Amino acid sequence: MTATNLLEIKLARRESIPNADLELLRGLKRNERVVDAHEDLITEGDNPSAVTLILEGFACRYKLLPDGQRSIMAYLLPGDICDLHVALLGEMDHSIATLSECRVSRIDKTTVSELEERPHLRRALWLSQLVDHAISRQWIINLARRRGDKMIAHLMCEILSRLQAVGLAADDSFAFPVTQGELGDTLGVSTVHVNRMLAQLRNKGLIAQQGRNVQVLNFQNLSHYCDFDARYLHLEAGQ
Amino acid sequence: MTATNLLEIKLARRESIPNADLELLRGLKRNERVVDAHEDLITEGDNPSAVTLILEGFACRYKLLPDGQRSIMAYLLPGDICDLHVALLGEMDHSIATLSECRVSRIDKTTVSELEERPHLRRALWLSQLVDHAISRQWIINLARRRGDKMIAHLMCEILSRLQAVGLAADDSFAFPVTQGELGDTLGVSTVHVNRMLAQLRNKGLIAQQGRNVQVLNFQNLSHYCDFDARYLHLEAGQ
DNA sequence: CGGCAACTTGACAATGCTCAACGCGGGTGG
DNA sequence: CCACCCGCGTTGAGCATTGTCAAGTTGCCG
Repeated sequence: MTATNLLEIKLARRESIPNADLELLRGLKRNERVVDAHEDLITEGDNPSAVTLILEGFACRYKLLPDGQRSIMAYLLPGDICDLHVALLGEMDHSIATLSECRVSRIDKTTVSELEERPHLRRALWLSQLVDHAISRQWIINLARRRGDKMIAHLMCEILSRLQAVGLAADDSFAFPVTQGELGDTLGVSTVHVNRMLAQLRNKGLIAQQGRNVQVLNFQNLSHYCDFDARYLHLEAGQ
Repeated sequence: MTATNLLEIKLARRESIPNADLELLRGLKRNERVVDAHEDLITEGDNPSAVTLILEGFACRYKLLPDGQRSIMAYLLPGDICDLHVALLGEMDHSIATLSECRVSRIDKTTVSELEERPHLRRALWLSQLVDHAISRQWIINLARRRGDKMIAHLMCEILSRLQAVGLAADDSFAFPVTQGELGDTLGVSTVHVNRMLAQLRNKGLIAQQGRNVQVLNFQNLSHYCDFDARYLHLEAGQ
């Protein structure tokens, strides 16, 4: 699977996009680079002049609090775009960093503008922004209303579904390069507690882990366990 | 202050909008109505054909979980627009309900399209969507990383700031028609705990309450107490 | 082989939940 | 006009979940 195909898959999932537009996507003059794990792609306060597309690896939006805590507010997976329209807002109110080594592509503003002149692409890009917001809302629910291993189970279901949508988790198992500490910063719990929650999910036979690989043993069971309902990801073709 | 002025204030806050566009806003054929407290404006699963503008009162985005819990994911305050582009996503993945009696205005799709043909308005509407997303991210941080009365304090700071931005909280005090139970559904804690957290804030001299009115006694102190930094609301004129 | 980061486990403390009771005030029906 | 009711707010006591601290263990990599 080539790099731009990821974006293609994502954008073309819900409605057909004219071939001419797809050609434009494929022909994106890509400014690819590989970034080490735990490097900032954009730092809070920056006024970014370009958009970053994740091609490989995991990244996250995060913010450091004055007391030294870190809060991770979103995961960026392959095919995801950072801050398509952040230029409208002026400076970044949070940072984006890699969690694993990542291959990313820089798309400058003028290219973005070209993409947005195409009505279908504009709709598709909008849509992916709306889905990102829907994901944030689900994280709010997850943090507010699920506890213990159900919270972590829901996150796993989401990541699996999102990776499957770009063809990166064919058999319900996937590379998950996130440490327990980082999971704690995501779910607002301590590393120790993440460790115990994961152990519970393993003991219940819902997931298995081999190194940095997660396998969902029975997606049906896991979804039911944590009330995961993939509709918020809007992966199906729309109305 | 007239109704559409609210929207005007919001949209024109960060960049100037041509008079012709403002006229268009003022001339919106408004379909106003008053809705009782605790009524759905849009229900999960609906495929809305119009956009709702809140003119007066508090509303919220919420979702009911299978176990009967309710999770409130966002507050909609006067001047806020519900789901400008939800049509792109097909059916609603959550509901919107009034918290208090509300005056709302229905803007149908064709009118929205007209507004969006104006570049400045389109930018301004986008921007308000981006700010909504920034607010969701802050709620994630609040839920994940702040505990006890700091969590509730941060929410109060946000609401005060947002109300001030539309001229509804001139003296650091504001009508707050949200019950302790609803606050619990927002912050993911029990009613009893909300009660105790509010009592702590009162005892610390940070807020005062008279009936359904909240007064922030010293905004500086309160912000500092809960690490509130209003920049994420992007109320200042941009870059 | 040594070092470091991540993971694991146990014991105890803190935070928040549940259950239960009571106060208060506005609205309604007798 | 009064009595009642019901929703909301308040408070106390005991319990459950999660945090903190501390001590290993594992596994990779130089």
